[in-house]
Amino acid sequence: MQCEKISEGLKALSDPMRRRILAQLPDEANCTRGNNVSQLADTLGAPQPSISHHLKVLRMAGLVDFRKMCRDVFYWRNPDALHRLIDGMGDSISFDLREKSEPVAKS
Amino acid sequence: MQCEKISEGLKALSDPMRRRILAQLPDEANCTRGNNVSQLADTLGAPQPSISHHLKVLRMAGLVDFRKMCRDVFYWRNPDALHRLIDGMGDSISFDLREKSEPVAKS
DNA sequence: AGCGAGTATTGATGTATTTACATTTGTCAA
DNA sequence: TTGACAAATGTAAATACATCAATACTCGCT
Repeated sequence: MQCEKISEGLKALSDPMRRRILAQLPDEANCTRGNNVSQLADTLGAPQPSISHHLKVLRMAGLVDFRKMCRDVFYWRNPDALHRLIDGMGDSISFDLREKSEPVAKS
Repeated sequence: MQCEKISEGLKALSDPMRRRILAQLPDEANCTRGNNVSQLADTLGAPQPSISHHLKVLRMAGLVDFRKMCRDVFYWRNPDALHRLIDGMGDSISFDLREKSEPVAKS
């Protein structure tokens, strides 16, 4: 994974509102009523253009996918992209971020 | 882990130069000649004040530790903090970032 | 065509961040 | 004490970002 894409992804994730958005999104397409952008804005208590903007950032970073249905647009997370981002970041700093940290063993 | 600390850590990691710095640092204190800040700046081809600044950002984010010895200052990574950051981020978006993504199974 | 709901984009504003350079502080050696 | 080295800090210019308000776009309906 190229350096610039990693930076883009991490920067996208560094914003609290964008993480709140991701927390609300499903891991797969779920184009049911109440999952569209306006509902998301309402749930998060933020203006719709703001949410739309953040979604664009997440989209450009490849962390979410979306589908337009009739008038609504539905977003969901891209789990593979999230995993690849973590792997790419680990690689870029030569560090295994997936490795579970052992609780300190008292000998 | 609190939201703000996660944002700070991710923002710190989102800079390519800071990741290059982290890639050069050991996981434990290694206060031997050639590991000080000036050497780091030389290795990375960047001015010393710039590296010093980036180290400060990493330090404030808790991602590196350091020790001053004589004239030199030696830095190393904080593996626990890196792991906690990933866990905290996963929690904040309700997603298990540690889970290995399965290769697509052809049935 | 005209309207309204749902999204996206634009422009303006204020705030952060990056980078480079100059300066300062602290430490050692002669 | 003087000089040289190591690191951090301060500053200024350029760039990037979040936020908000207003506007434009798209689609389905009548």
